[in-house]
Amino acid sequence: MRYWLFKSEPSTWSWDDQVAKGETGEEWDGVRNYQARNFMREMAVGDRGFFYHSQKEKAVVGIVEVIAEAHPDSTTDDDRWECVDIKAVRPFTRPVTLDEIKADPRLGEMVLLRNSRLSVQPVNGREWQIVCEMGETEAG
DNA sequence: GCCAACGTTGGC
DNA sequence: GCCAACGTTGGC
Repeated sequence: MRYWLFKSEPSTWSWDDQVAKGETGEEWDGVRNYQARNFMREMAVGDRGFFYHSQKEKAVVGIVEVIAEAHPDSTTDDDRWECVDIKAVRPFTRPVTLDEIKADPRLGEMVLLRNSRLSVQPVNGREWQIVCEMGETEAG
């Protein structure tokens, strides 16, 4: 199983919106960036991801699960763009802020810090574990 | 609200 | 195929 991070501006699509979709989940549409799309093509059903609120909040707020592999993005006719479907698994007990991530030297290589504009990105197993601990959330 | 970083587009 | 111009994102 691999780990990922999905970035969203809460005013557009928030954790609460994601939770409201329940087990049905929702497609992660609107991505118009090749790197982000390529990562979604690599995803498998059952992979887990962090849900990150960008802009004002700047914090990881919960865990999601990939429930459908990459398929055409229904919001465009342009067949270059694909997306996966994800569902909310559980919220963090405590959101983990960007500042906290920056402050932890063990997380210095996170793509979140290295490439701040990338909206879909991989997270390695160690980073996953550490951030889950910081959020006081079981990593499973 | 500004600006740096980055990705994309289009002219050559 | 290069590169300048432009648009967008996201942190500050």
